[in-house]
Amino acid sequence: MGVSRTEIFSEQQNRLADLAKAFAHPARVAILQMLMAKKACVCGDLVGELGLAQATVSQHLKELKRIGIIQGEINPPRVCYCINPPVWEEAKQAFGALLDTRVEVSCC
Amino acid sequence: MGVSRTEIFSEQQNRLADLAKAFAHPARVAILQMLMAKKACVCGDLVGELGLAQATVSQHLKELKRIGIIQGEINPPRVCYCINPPVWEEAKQAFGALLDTRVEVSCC
DNA sequence: GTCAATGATCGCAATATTGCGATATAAACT
DNA sequence: AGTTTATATCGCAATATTGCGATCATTGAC
Repeated sequence: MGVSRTEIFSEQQNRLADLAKAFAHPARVAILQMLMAKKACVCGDLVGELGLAQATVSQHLKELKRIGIIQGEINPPRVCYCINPPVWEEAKQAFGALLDTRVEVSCC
Repeated sequence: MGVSRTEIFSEQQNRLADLAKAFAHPARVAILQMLMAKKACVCGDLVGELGLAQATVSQHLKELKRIGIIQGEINPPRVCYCINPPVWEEAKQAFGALLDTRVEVSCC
């Protein structure tokens, strides 16, 4: 009945799916790209760059924090967000392991 | 009001988000892993391996086909699904380009 | 033609996501 | 204490996703 059946999948599969969610919305891709490029790291600046309301950006940041791929450093009255290197590395490994597998042409 | 604002993001960002959606559900991760491992490629076999109903699996396959990362070859009365190498490569490039960017430790 | 097998699609219910205005919170400053 | 600034959270509405039973469509076998 519409409930996500996470229990029937492996920890690894669920984690990879969660990491993928960090990239599965263009706003979050844009946020991560900005953080990587150090174009902006303060919430307010991100709001300015993206065309979205502050509440919306804050929610995307919250989701990225939940996944663990970014961390927020409180620097009153601002919060400076940045990539969390260990989780970024985890994502690189996880996607790399799957994507670098050789794809064979023939099927069946 | 809840509509995804794809128009304010770049083509590239929207495409990467779409590619990420292929991996953003554990069932789709499992399907892609099975296709890669050639453990199963026929819809019915996938249904057997996953613990999900046939209709549900068919829908995930449809979504993966929409993204383009898999293709279905009709082999009556079965359909054999397999990875679509060009799009797989596209995903590898897209994720690689973003994830391989050097993460600097300091922030602000 | 009918039948069985396989997969796609429909229709529905439950839940999740996206977005935003309004409000709450927290800290620095007066 | 009151004000300002920056961010988080609440509450709501709209839409998307997930899941499944039932049904439809296609093909091969009879």
